[in-house]
Amino acid sequence: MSHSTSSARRLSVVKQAAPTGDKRDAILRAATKVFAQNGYFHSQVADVARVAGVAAGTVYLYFKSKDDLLVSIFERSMREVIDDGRTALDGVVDPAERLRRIAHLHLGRLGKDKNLAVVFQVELRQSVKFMERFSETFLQDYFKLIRATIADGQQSGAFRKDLNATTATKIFFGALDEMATNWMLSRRKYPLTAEADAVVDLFINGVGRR
Amino acid sequence: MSHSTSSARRLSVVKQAAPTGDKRDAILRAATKVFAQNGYFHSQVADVARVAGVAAGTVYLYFKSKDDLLVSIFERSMREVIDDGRTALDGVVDPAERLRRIAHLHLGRLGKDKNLAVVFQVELRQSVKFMERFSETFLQDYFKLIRATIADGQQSGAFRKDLNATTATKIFFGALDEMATNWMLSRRKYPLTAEADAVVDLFINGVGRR
DNA sequence: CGACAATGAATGAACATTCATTCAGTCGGT
DNA sequence: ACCGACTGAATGAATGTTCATTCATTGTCG
Repeated sequence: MSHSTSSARRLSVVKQAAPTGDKRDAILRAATKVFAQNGYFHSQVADVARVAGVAAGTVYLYFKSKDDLLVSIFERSMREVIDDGRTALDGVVDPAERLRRIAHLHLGRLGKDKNLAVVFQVELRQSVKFMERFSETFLQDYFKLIRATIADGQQSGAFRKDLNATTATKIFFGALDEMATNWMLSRRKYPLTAEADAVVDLFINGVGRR
Repeated sequence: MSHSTSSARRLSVVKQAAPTGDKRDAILRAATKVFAQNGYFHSQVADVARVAGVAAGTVYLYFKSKDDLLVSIFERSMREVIDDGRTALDGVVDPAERLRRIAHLHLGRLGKDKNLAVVFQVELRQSVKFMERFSETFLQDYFKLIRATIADGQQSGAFRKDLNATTATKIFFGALDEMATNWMLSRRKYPLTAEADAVVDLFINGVGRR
């Protein structure tokens, strides 16, 4: 099988529309899909290349190694999330409303692309080493953001003062994380963001009768 | 190095005290340690064997494959957990107290052995395939247990009726899971069970001021 | 014609698994 | 009490496979 130019020779023009960045993107999208489907370790670079419509060697023109693919998927998404987050939270001061927006952002992003969700909820947690790195960079900041919001709420009197803000942060994050994992593993096709308000409600009000 | 009989010939008697099960156990313990340290995919069967003090081939007398080691670690722990759980919850009817016991069991088990915690929080989540299997067997039952407890609380009037028990279950589990993951990644040496009461308190009462 | 992107066959390292061999212990016969 | 045959647990060197990565070659622009 001579892949790209099977029938019409000149169709190659279409594939070359944008010289770089375009192909890099295609490879990254393909990697997300392949990793999500087979798991990182069971995926072959050749598979990623095939899905992206390029040769195996081409992957190495854009990425240093197979590992670099995983890291790049992560970094690209994070950059986008941080930008979106800045916008969505800008000017919102009420702590409860901030938490609500964070929950919607978190679940909205992952709920938009199941492959991405799989990579984030499963593949990026391959090893303690990777997780530590993952924690130290992004998670650190994310936790700080949530923690500051909670501490704010305690300050303003909206939230109880008799609990540890760090513990509360872990619980809030853990709840969102589990929602995402459960959704990704679920066969049913419900919108992930639909859970966001419930998480915030329960986090603020608890299950106990008022 | 002629291992077993290095200096005194007749000491071999000691090593043979328990003929089987003993060695199987040693291999399983070694596997837990090695997998926790290097990650499943970066671990070699030969490493596991070396740590267990046996030859590489011996591993295959007790386990079908490398995969089987991982599955066996999981199954052995689950069997123990289920037994402990039955005892700890027997006769406890108050829903809040049941949740408290579940939280203590969950965090107690993982907090007792960091290597085991790493395997459970990281290595067992290698691939969606494994996670699905993991979910379908153990997690299913565990979720049911929590869910029934929450539904009970709603029935009895202790808990709010206006929220989805399944969602609440995911949040409760997610919170415990995150506590475990955070502890396992943390450099600091605090006792994991110390967080159990805080999780239950926040789950029941929320962060909002009463 | 360069220059540079892209290719994909070839390379070689890593590692799970196998299996021929070793050897300690057991047992029946003397 | 000794001996030789037998057993099967344990070994670890050898095997075969599976890829990540490289690089000599090809194709395509300006």
